Amino acid sequence: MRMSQLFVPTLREVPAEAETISHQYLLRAGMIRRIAAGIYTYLPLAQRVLEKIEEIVREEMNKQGGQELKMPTLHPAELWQESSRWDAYGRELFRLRDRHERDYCLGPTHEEVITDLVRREVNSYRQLPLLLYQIQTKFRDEIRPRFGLMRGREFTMKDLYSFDRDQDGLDVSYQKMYDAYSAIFRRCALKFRVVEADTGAIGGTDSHEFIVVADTGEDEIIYCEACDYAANVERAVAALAGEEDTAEPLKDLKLASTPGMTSIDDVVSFLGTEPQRLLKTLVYLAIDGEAYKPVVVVLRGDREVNEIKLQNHLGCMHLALADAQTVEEITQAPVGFAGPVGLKDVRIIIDAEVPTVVNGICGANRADYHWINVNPQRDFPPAEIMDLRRVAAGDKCHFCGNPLKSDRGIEVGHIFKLGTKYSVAMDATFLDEAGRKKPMVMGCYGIGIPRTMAAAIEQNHDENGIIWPLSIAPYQVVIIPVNSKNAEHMELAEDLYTRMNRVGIEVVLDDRDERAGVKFNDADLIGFPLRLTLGPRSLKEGKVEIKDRATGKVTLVEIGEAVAVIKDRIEEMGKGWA
RNA sequence: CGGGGCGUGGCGCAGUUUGGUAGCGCACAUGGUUUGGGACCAUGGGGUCGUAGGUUCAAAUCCUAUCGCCCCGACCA
Repeated sequence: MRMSQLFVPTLREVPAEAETISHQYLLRAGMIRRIAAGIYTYLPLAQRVLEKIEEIVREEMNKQGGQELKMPTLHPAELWQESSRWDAYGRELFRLRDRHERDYCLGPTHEEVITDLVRREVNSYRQLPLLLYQIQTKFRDEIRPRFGLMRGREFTMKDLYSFDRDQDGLDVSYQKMYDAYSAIFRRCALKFRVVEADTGAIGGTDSHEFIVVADTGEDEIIYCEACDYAANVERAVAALAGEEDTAEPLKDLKLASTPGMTSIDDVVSFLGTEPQRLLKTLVYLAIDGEAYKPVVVVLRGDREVNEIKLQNHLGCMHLALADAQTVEEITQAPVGFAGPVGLKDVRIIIDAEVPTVVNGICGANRADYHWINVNPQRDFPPAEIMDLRRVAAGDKCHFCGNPLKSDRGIEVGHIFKLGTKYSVAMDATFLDEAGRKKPMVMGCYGIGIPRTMAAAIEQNHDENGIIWPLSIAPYQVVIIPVNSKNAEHMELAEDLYTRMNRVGIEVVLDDRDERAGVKFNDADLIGFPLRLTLGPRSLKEGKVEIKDRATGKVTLVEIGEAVAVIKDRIEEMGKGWA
């Protein structure tokens, strides 16, 4: 491809709309343009990168026995009503109506459609397992589209759905996808971690997320370097602390005056104690549509509530901290003085760590007073106990006791064991050897393609631009003749360009009549892995320069050997990933 | 939806406080000089100041409404 013909409108300045690196560089390198919030046009360079990622995905899916198909984007409402997700999916679902007033939605995911297909066409255990996938545009009316391609409302996703006869079969399919995903992200040269994850709205039992490590990521992951434990913070568990304190004798419950001390910090400094002695007491509202119920939650003063865990436990659709008025109704005291001692007629859930607190402190449900020497078993009834806390770096690993670490990252892939949720709801069954009718056991496995591209940029860039890993670079090489007015140099460049094309190297010839600086800067911004420079300096000696974008290393080679050297370099760079 | 910010040539911004008839840099076009890390000179084209209504002799500027975009929180690949 000739740079003079390539449609890459690069930008010198950073567009005001972009905050994150990937967003800025995608815009500046002329790869994407926004048409509305979370909706983008992919220009030729981006299209090439996406195709490369898709091809890697396709190869790995096929290798595991996946078969590609294509499904409709427009889904009839009935299908979604059948799985009861027409209501459950909420406002994220793009809904529309046809001229006959029939309801449809734009598919945000395709469990319903694929399950409908498979239930019609598959009847026997002999036809299982079945692994079907699609690489298609999906639509989600995100609450807040963000960070360019990271969270769009229209985006390409690879989704594979597995159908098995039983749980063991599902385990096999799941492992295949786990392996395939690891291979895919390795081939894309991304640094990633696989973590246990919450299943969210999709439902199901086990699930793992593939997280590309990046400071700008929306997800926080917790992991242990001593053992293999790794989980999204939404789900992460840690060992209980506080057991070493238990030697202390129980003291008598006492009321203490704490005027105006409404926060943990206030109480800690006022009473000269430590936050882990406090019993933080919060009132939540479990919301289901119009209905809502208050729930009191207790945990140690130095801990935070993991609302996802709480919500999963309660089984409600939404969760919110109660307003001041509700808090007063329940505790008979202003906000800041709540405690579990003496609370009645309300559901109380305590974190698993709370029972380890000895002679603790909590609000007295009375303005300006706290209880001291509170002992959970003695002073308030044994409520529901569950793991409620949000794990943080430094907490001890539940499995091996080592301190946990945390990282931020971007969720590029997510695999789920769905079980029979959809097959039961939609009656997708088969007959086993004994002629018994059974629901299929399903799994689903997604990869966000544009997000993977964006994540690759977050992880591979410098102050000059993108540094594409070879495997997903839009082109492998750019040839830059320093002086486009020099006919001899241009001829040489043309010759190298032709020969590279002939041996299958993906190459761009920067034949524009621009100054060298402009070409170099565009080359760095776009991020071609290799740059071949033709200029008087080296040509005097019959040589050309080959510069590696990632390392900045420059090597001089004889003109006649340039193509062979580039070819070798590409092969070398490709090794280790394939 | 709650909180914060922003809409002025293609891009980045100034002008808004204190109304007076739109400006700078980059980009673009033409000519010339340049040519190894975003050149220089000259000339030129391009803006209903997000939209609608109002106040006023006069509105980018003041008032009202509305739309869009970005950032922080609840959702997810």
